[in-house]
Amino acid sequence: MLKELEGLALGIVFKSGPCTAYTVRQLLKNSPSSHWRGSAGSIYPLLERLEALALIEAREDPHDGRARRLLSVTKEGRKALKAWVKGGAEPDIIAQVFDPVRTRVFFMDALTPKERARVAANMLTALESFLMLSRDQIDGRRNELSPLGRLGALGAVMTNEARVAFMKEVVAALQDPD
Amino acid sequence: MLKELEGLALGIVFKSGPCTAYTVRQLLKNSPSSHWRGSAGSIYPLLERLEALALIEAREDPHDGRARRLLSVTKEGRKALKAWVKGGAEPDIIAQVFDPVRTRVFFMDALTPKERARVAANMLTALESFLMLSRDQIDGRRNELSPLGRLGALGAVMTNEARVAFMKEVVAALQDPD
DNA sequence: GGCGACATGTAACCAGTTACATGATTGA
DNA sequence: TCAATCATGTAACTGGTTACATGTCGCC
Repeated sequence: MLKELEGLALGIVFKSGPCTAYTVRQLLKNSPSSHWRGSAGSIYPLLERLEALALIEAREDPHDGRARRLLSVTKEGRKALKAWVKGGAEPDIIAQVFDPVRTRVFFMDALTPKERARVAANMLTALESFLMLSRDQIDGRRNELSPLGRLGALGAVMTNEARVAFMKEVVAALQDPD
Repeated sequence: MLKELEGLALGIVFKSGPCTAYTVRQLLKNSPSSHWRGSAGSIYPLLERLEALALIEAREDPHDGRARRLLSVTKEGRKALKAWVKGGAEPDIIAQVFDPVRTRVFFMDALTPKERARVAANMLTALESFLMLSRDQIDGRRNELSPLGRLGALGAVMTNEARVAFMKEVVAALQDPD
């Protein structure tokens, strides 16, 4: 079974392909989630691996004399991508949501009440502007997103709304401690 | 600045301390998020590192003749933990939520409409039972959780509610495609 | 003429996992 | 007595990042 970044990269080539490895990197870099850096050191060997497995294939394409390799997903690759997507209901995929902000709330006991209130307020502000950013992502690119792309972006918005709501609870709980 | 797992481990020692490295591992292993495995190979060297930095200190304690090292957070460690918690409003911490389920929704185009509906339904079921699990976490341990611990667990529940709501949207959108 | 984007790659490093090794204690 | 839990550790591996190297093209 493909690992996370492999499935993601394969999916990107599928949706944006034929495209270059460089494109895959840019999409990963500019994605609102900062989880993957899309570093050259991971992407190029990874795509070589997928090519060796015949999940993607490359076509040499000297665009403006500048050599580049246009990648696209093979029939085998499509099958692998399908299997990877279907694996999304597995327990370890379902359980894998971790939020460093929430983690820090757990350990706010280490702070003084005053510090707690201050940090929580800062987090709330930051989460709110991040939420707006994820909303703009949909509005701004409404037309260039596929229906499922829009749906995925909506998922990000909903998650961020939940994070904001959570942090509001935290702020409230810290204001009048029971 | 402490990295994620370091801050987390330090926080665990702070909240559960004095405790053994073994305890830290168990808490990480049994946490509902499967993000950290709490492998011996990471935890022991990590805690040695924190001890070398004088953020935690160990007291030898031959409990039942069984040798064990009880760890607790030093004054310096408390300061480091505070700084780490306060760093939770930084952009890269705020942005670091990634959900492999949502990622897979992005690439459902690769499936046939029938497969799409089926996978989405599976994901919804899995997410719903995971939500119930996170709810039980609060109910079951209501008394043994600190106020902020309860709040953190609430955050997990809220996130999981958002994931379920999102997946319901996906299922609905796949039923009658616009 | 130089800067930024396009494009591809590699080597050194880092952090976490797997799998193993060891040994004491507790309870069925 | 035998398995499970408590307890500590190490070596090999893996998968990603950082930082570097190289070269073209388009634009100011």
